[in-house]
Amino acid sequence: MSNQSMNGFIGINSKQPASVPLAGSGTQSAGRPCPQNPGVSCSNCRLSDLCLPISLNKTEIVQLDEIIERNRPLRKGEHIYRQRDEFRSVFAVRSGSFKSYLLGADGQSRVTGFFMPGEIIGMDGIGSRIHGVSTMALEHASICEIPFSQLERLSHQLPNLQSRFFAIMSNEIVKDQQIHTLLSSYTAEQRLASFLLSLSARYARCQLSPDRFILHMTRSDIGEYLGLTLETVSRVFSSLQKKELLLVKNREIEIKEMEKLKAILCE
Amino acid sequence: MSNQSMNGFIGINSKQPASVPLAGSGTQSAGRPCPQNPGVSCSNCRLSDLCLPISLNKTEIVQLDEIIERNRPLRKGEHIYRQRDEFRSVFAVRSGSFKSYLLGADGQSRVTGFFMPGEIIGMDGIGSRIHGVSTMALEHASICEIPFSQLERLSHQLPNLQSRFFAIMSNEIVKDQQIHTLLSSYTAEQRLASFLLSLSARYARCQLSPDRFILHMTRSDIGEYLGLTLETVSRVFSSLQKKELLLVKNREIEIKEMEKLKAILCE
DNA sequence: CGTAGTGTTGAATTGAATCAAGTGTCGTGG
DNA sequence: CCACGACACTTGATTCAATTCAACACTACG
Repeated sequence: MSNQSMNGFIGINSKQPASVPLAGSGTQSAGRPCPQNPGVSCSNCRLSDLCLPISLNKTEIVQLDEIIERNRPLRKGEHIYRQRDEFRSVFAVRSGSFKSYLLGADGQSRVTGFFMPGEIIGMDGIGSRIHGVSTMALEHASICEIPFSQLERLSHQLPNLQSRFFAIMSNEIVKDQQIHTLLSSYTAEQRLASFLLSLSARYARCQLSPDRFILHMTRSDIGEYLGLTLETVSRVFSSLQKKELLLVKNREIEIKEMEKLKAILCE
Repeated sequence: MSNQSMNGFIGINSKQPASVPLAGSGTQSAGRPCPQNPGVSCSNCRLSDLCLPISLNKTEIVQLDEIIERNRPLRKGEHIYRQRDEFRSVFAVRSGSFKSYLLGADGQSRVTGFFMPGEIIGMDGIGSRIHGVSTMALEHASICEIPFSQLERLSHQLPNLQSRFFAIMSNEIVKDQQIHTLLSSYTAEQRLASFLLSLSARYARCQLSPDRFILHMTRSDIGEYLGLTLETVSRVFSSLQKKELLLVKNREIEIKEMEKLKAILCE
């Protein structure tokens, strides 16, 4: 029930080691360059069919390419931007993963989202021109920076890009509404199940295994995101493991019973 | 901490009885037509400075006007659209109020949002082309329908409109993230306080009293929105009344101690 | 090797849900 | 106009899921 628009389980699992640099990014036939590599362009990025460029034609993608800045990679713990920074750009995740979070009145942190390759970060700042949250790399990661004023200008020239960006923002709204219903009516176990299924589907989207993956966030991050304490997160993992739906070894997760996990959401 | 971008408490407090639209509002010589009236156009709509037209110039507003369909008013309980309907348009609230909700796997309904005059409904359908929720009038109400394909076409011609719509969608994302943090870390009392303060600010935006208003939704609607049961909602209202922060008479609310109500959010 | 950060598990506590009984309010039709 | 029924709301008693508090284990890293 949780991800109507994100469950495109791709069968292909191209098992490409996540770091094969292909310097002279010319030949398509030789395989696409690793997204870690700053020399990549949208035209030959492995993620181009999940990311902004969907539904753009080749010449449009070239134009998009020109406004995109491929920043240096970030180390674990580094920030893309911080709460209250001026908003200038949105960012596409090229590799690695991120969390967005904010500090409440009491100084407690609250996680508002996790981001994986092909996903767009920072759209909450567009209206207010201020970032409402901080966004931090959960592991070694790289991003494409898209200066928003230029994106607006280009969207104005390319109706397809305008459409695409409207759709991306709309999907973000849908995702947030799903979290809303999750938080307002699901039990701890249902929240965790839904969270894992969402990660699973997103890993599948990036051609990674949907049933074996690493959690790059802490139990506490997950708890703050799902409105639970870290102890509860840990307990539910243990319980799902005891029920043999899951195999949990530290941050490694293996989903053993995908269907049963989905069934939890309907209880 | 819940509404950083929505707490624009406008000083003006036109002490009108709760929820009565100001018929011939203010200084505009003869007064602007009542928004109930389908003959209204954006150029002379009382809400034009809250709604889509913000930051558009006069000729742009005229163009916007041409694509907007002013539908017949809706009676309490009538739907604008239902879950799974094809998405064609977004809607601006002209008068009255609405709730959006969806039915979960178990048949239980979950409220995802309330909408007041000047607010935009239906943006969750843009990406998927399907409405993910149903939207129903909570009282006699009227809306402007904005066919989305035409809005996209016009946005392409008017950079200001494109910008404006990006900003509106971004604000929706911010609002949803605020709900996320509210649901994941606030107590029942904090949720209700935040909810009332949000309504209050939004009434102020429409020139209605920020401290005396009618709740057009049921206790159950509020509970479904805030992730509480209707009994808890009722109890918290009673308790806030006993503490003399609030006066509650059925659906009428009077906020007696705005500052103390805000203070609850920082506890 | 030691230390800080991260994770697990148990026991006690608690805020909100559930169950239950009753009152109040509104709209309808007699 | 009043009586009726349906729905909305309030309040109390009890239960329960998740939190809190606490102790300890694991891992990773200088």
